[in-house]
Amino acid sequence: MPIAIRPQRADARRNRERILVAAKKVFAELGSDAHMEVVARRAGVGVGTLYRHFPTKGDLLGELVAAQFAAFTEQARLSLASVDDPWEALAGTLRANAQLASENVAVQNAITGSEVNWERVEPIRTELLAATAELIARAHAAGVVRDDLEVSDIPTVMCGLCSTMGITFPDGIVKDWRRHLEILLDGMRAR
Amino acid sequence: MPIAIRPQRADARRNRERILVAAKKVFAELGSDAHMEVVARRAGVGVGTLYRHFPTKGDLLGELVAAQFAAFTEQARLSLASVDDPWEALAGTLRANAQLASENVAVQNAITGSEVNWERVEPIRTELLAATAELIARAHAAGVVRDDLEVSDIPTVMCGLCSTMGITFPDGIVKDWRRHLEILLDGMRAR
Amino acid sequence: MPIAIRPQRADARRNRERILVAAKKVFAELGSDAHMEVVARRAGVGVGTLYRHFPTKGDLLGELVAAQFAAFTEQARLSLASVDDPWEALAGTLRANAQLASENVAVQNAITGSEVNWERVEPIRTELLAATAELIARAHAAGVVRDDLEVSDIPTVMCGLCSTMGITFPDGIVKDWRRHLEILLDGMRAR
Amino acid sequence: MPIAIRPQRADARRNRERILVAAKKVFAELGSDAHMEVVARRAGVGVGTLYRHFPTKGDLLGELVAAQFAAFTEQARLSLASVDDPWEALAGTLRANAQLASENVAVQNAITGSEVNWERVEPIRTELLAATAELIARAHAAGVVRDDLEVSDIPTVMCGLCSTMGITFPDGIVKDWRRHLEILLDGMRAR
DNA sequence: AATGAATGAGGATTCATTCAT
DNA sequence: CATGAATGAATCCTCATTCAT
Repeated sequence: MPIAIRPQRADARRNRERILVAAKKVFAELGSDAHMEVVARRAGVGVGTLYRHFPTKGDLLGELVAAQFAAFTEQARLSLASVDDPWEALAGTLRANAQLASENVAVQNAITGSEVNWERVEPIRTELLAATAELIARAHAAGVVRDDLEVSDIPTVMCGLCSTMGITFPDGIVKDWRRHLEILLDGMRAR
Repeated sequence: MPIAIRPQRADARRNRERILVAAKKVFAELGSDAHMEVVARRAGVGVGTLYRHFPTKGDLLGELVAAQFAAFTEQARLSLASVDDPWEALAGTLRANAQLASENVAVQNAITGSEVNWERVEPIRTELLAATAELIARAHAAGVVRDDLEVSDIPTVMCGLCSTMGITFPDGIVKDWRRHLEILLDGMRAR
Repeated sequence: MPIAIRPQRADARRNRERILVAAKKVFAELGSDAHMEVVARRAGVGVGTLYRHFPTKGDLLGELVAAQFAAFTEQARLSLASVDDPWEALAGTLRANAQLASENVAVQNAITGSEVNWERVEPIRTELLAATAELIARAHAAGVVRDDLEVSDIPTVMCGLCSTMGITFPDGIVKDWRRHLEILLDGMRAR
Repeated sequence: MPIAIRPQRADARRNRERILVAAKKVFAELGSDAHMEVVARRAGVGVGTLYRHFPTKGDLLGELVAAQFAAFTEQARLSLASVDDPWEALAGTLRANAQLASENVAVQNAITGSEVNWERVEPIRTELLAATAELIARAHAAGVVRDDLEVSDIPTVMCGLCSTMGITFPDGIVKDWRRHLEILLDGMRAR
């Protein structure tokens, strides 16, 4: 009787949401090596519940990364659909996504770490790559980007960009990722 | 005859060297969360010996980072001394240092981690910054780099570059840091 | 129905009790430098459980000491409430508490060691001192103790007494703490 | 050729002396769990040298305890030889020895610990007991001590006294061992 | 389904003691 | 003989994950 199951499902789904929100915050504050127990407490649930939804820390991290990638994808599609200028579509996407990433640095850093369970991320990553490929294809067609630019360069440079967002060097200077991105964009543009 | 002053130290110094070499390899293979015991075993010494030379894992990591920074600095100075063209001096330094970094990815990754004891690194980092500042100053004077380029941009973009060197995305594609660097260089250059 | 509030806690509380009992025994047998792992094994729990209940070895030791002090306090209050003769109230308390201590020598020894976390002990120690102060005050009022006797002398001499309980000199002679105590009592009494 | 051996012996004996002096200080400052390396450094020798003289930490501790016991014995014999009044001979010895002990608390505390190698101490301890027995015998003969006082009570009460010398209770009050001793003496005296 | 207590395999570090120089 | 570098068993504690309630 699927109908009877639903009411419980609602509760469970709410918990899942709360966990995800809490995890985002906790990992943002403490890095991806924050304890699962802290995440659970912040979400207002027991560890057991957390583990029911995400059997592994890697799974939780993967979910967070997947959500991030989904947002990136959405942004890319939005640009594809609404921005005519091929360069602006590409640059605009990267600027917007960098902004998204900067609001969620820990997740980005987790990507570098080896804890993430990529299985869950894979499908959405494929979609993101597809959308990116389209952006790049249009840009190449219009001749607005350097000839040797490849689709795979985008995740690479964005990954590099994001990885510096969370760093505070000993001198306490917070690095300005916006200029870093502008340098990258200028470097990708056709001369 | 200063050599006569430290006769027994020869052995100790050799061990120190062996530990450093082993640590470089081990961290390269297993990441900066490799066990100290593994490092010791690889160096052919007991943990106690390792701890005699580096009282803390952070100290060992710091030493490795410091060595890397020293190599960077040396390269920068070499360029300053031997390369007249301001752009080539800068670009050449970054290319050479990226190459160095790529040969020792783990150390770069450790930098992002919070385990490194920066105390030991600080002085050499200051020197590196000074040499970099000189390179940037010359480039600005010659008008070969973008107007808004700052000294602190160099560690930032290089850090971003290096952070992608160790990543293997699920698709197994190894990212080409050389193109990544060329993009950055083009982005830094004056239009 | 407050009992209904903590249904699962029963198990945890039982474990806590078992740990405390085991710790008492283990420290009695091996001294306060016995391993935490041994305590855990003896209690029939994992180390993790032990650490959940007592985050630090010092905390566990502190708990044991606090329990002992609580028993001392109870005894002192009992004497205050039920024994009219000021000297008998004091002497009786010390005899009873020495007996308690002799049954739990290891805890006494731990007091001398520097491992104990006193935070937890402090409040109960204050209560014990208060009760002792009352015993001393009554004794002074009745003129049954030496004029220069101070409240702080009691913990001092009792501490000295207890510290000899655990000693077995090489000749294997177990010292008779009862005579030791009688000597102390005679020494405290007014001539 | 024993003569040739001597000069080296002198050096060795000097080292031995320096180690003993250093150990006394170090253990007094840091307790009997101070590191052997610290003792060696303080003595101005290498650990190897230290271990040549005292194959074990317990041996070093034992030597220190033996020296202390020797001093106690000397004092007791001095009193036996020069003080006619049986009570004063006993009490004076205990006062003088308590003073000696208070100047070297750590050694006293070590006695309680299980680290001391008693082998070396045994002979001198026997002598101390003999001298003490003589003091007690005279006192009993003169009827100046309680009837039930035994020789073995002396080490016991002195041990208890000494064990409180090093304690600083959380309230920071340093206990006055002199009153503690007077209480003990009054308690031992015949009424 | 939720809870949080229990688990235990590590992991960094210490320190008495040995041994090559 | 002196030295101090090397050793490694021992120790406290952590934290992802499981499981009884």
